[in-house]
Amino acid sequence: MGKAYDVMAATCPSRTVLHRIGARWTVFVVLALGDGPRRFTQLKTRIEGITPKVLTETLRALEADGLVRRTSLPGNPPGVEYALTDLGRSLGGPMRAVSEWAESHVPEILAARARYADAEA
Amino acid sequence: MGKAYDVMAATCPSRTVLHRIGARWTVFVVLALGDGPRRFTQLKTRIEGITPKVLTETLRALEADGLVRRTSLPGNPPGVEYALTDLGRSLGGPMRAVSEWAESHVPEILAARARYADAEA
DNA sequence: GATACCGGTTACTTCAACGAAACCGGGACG
DNA sequence: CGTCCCGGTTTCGTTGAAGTAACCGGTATC
Repeated sequence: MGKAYDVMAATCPSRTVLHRIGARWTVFVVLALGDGPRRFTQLKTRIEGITPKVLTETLRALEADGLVRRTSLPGNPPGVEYALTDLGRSLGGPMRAVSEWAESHVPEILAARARYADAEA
Repeated sequence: MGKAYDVMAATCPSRTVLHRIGARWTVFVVLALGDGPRRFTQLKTRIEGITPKVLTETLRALEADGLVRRTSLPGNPPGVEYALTDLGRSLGGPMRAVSEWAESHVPEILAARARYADAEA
């Protein structure tokens, strides 16, 4: 039997999953939570350039998809902790692979872009 | 020494790379070219739901980044062939990993979404 | 009492991406 | 000659994701 889901199929639910994964800030949040639970402010600091609004939205979306668990800490001072679920942790591998690919191929890509810009001028 | 590029840094060029990788249709094109060169129409057929305009844009962007090579076939009938470059092929692994993750965790995620929708109602 | 930190929320705006539809030249086919 | 396929381009409109900025209650600190 073939696989149950196929991203090439127009109406396959895996497309919605891929869409969530590909959202602008998802990768950063998943990576930032890779070493363990973090507070909202820690995430905001670590992920440079993210605004609180977008961070909230991203965390909510990941929580809705079961990738992140949000826990209120009733201690003093009260706080909120975000952690990856097992499901979220299982996405960490592929995400790390993609971000490491990005980090390690920057020079080639910048060079290609420069070449392309030249060629069309 | 630390790594040269860090996706967590606001101004790091790796962010632009990640942005390109995360673009809606990039993953589909890279995967569709994974088995070898393809014609424009073949890609359009294989990637269900993509419009010619968006396919053109995506291919141009990937070409600019040096991930895809565009070759005019002067034969008869004339045609155009798209193929991954070595760089593009090296991205295939991570991309396949992500898409396979998506395909294989659809049920869990749909269940989580349903649970979340219930919980907030 | 004033100030600051935490973990957000709200309202408004902007902008790039995406999509729909029509159209195009060149060649092949009948 | 009329029609079809290939590989796009062009125009227009939409939308939703993202950004800006201000604000909020509660707690603790000075």
